[in-house]
Amino acid sequence: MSKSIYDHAEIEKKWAKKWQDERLYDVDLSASESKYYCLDMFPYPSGTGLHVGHWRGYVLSDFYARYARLHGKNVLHPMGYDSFGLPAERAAIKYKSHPKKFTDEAIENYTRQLKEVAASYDWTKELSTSDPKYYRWTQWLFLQLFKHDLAEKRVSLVNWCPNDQTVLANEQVVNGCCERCGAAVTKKELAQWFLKTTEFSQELLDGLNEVDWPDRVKLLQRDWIGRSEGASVKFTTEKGEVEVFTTRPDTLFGVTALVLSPEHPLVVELTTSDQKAEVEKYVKEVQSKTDIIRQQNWDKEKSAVFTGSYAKHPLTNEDIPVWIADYVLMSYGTGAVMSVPAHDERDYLFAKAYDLPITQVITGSEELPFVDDGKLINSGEYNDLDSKTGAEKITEKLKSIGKGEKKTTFRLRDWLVSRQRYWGAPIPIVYDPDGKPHAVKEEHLPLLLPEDVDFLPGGESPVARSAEYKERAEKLYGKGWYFDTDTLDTFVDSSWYFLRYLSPTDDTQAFNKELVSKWLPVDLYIGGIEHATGHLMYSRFITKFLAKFGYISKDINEPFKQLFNIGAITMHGAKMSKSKGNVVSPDLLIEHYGTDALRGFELFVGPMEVEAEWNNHGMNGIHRFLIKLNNIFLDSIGNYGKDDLGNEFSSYFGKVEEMAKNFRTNTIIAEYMKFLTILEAKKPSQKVLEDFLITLSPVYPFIAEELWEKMGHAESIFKASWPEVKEFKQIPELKVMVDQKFVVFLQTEETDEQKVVEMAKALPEVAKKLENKEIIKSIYRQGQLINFLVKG
RNA sequence: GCCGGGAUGGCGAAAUGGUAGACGCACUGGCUUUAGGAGCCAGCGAGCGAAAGCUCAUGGAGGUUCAAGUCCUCUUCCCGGCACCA
Repeated sequence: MSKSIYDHAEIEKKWAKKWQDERLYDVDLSASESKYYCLDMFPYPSGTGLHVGHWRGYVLSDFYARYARLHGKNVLHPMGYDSFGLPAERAAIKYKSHPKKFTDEAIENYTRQLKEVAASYDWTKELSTSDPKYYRWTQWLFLQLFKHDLAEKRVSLVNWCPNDQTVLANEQVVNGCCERCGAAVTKKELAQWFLKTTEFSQELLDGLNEVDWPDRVKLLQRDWIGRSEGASVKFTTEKGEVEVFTTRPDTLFGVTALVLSPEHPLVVELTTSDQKAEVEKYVKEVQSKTDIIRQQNWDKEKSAVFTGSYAKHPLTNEDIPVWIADYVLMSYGTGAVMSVPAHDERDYLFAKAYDLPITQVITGSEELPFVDDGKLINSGEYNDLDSKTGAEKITEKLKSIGKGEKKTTFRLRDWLVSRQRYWGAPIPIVYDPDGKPHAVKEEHLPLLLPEDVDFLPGGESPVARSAEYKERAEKLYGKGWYFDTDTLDTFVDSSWYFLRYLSPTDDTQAFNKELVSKWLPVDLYIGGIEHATGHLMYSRFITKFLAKFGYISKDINEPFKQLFNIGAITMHGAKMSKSKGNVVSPDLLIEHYGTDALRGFELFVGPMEVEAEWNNHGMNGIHRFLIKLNNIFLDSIGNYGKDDLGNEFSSYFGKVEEMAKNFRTNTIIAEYMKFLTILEAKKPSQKVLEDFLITLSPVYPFIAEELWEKMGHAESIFKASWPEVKEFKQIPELKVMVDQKFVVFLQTEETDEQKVVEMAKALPEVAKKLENKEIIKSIYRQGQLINFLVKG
């Protein structure tokens, strides 16, 4: 045996350099025949660097990039940095440095570590969102939204983190707390920029039907969009009409109160002088409550106050008392509801607490509130109709008298993008001396971040403290003009980066429409589940906006065709993070076992969509495999056998293809091992060894390339073609069972039941089992099994 | 509360309704005069047995089927999402 040591360090050093010198993975975007756009969710370049958890997704996407290349695809596999954001600003405060300096260092370090993954990235496409050459176009994008009236400044109650001193989007509030720092979120009234995502609610919902995404993500987005169908109903008061939205117009005759949100615009007018003091006190109280307190005891009791006014029921003309209560949200529907205590749990609790009448209008179960769909009662001419028909008829009636109509409401909110932070793209808006917002002129883009600032948080953007910024605005636009001092939510930066990868250095346009037509949608997008409702929703919104107004082809309905959510790697049961101190660095593992082994183990540690607990020892199994692989190939080279292993290879190959389709890389790794064990016992031909090597090269690029070269190839294995394997005709193997227990295999091409049964009975193992027994029944499944049921 | 998903050896896990535990880790024994988180060979779900083999076993209880980890009903526990959405 001419065994030679598997020296991973030497092999990997050699090929890393060669691949880089030959620019093996650079892609020609103009040649878009059978394109394949394989994208990682780009990382925030944190100062702490990469750990084995980050690797998992990068190795998986690289598997598919290489796999696609070997299948003859023209692959774009880019990488870049989502480099604006709070951590760099925090670090700058802590170390009295500048976020840019901090970010640049982190990017440099990140790039070095990413290169160790040996992913086949085309580094000529690299971008960073904090680079003025990039954020110039983020600002441009904002201005296009502004131009089409989809960006709007509004005064509204916003989520406010008292610790970070900034506004938070709904998605950044978790259980009433700041997602980032955990402080209890309060409400604050501020003038803020919103992007009108709600204009696209229906399109965002419909688009989910055409993407190949995990069901749970589609479900999350559907819930988030929250479409509900019902009717709007108008109640008349002395101070004007109050419109409500209901999903149950069939219960209209059960209304015993009208309840407004404390923030409803008509509250002040509807409040009678008798009730004024009480109402004002209540409104004040509600405003001071944090979301957590509001949520904590919603099922225990409902607080509410009577306004003193009444409204006319649109059908019965009865007087309905108007109340205000904080269980009615201003931000959903119309900010007012018709209270039907007999058929809604919250209305029921409210009516109980304040002793309001409860009128049952639908037959149903015995306990209040009745939520079943029964027949209408106490509803005048609509009695005896079933719930659904009743709803339709009542809605029609309302429409005919101008008191309502069919209506669909969405839960989705507009996207709040103003942040009172420094390290983000400045909002490219300039105000005239009257405070009216204007777009910053294109020739003034990028609107650069001012340098003369400190980063201490203080409830306003640090940018507001820049003297230079004030001077700049006046210099460019005239006396009294001033820039918006907030920066954009970093989700704006990441909502379009997949377009920029196609022309990252083009300083004449944000993206190249022609290339976008060729390369979008992204064929495979890989990243964590945490972006299910944030980034993925925003990117879809921006894509739909750009398509609608012709910035990109109208045929592009969705940015990401296929999505795969990679499960996190855990250590001691928790996701890896430096603050928890459970981070495993790849460095030592690479030193001991090599990059190939680490790549293999990342894909082997468990099903890719599920979280996996890290275990350094597991690397041993992969390492042994690579040593054995190396030995078997080195023994065979120059000494090839004649066995093509047609049967075995075809079976192996079929499984690998099937598993690759379904992201089952853990079982692919197992198939490699099993096939190697088969090879070990044979004298394999050069052909089967080469085919095998190609099939494992997406996981183990270094050793595959090295052995490929040793087999005499002058050109890289990544320029080879994926094997074409014809279905090997196998003689069917029937399982023969006696009394439900497996006995032996029967190989035969015979399909006639009687003949097969006779053959099976004649097998010595079977005959032994059947001795002295009576066959009651035999079950035959062609190509599968024979089962003899016996007695005695 | 509502909506999803899950529960298989000591561990990570495999199983188009058809031999449960593939593949790997750990462990045990042996080999290699072996710096090693290195390598090689063998064993390894539980119980009974010298062995052949038999019995039990996929959270729990029922059911459908010749046959159930897989399908159905109920149930327990765990994880994720939403959380007064009218």
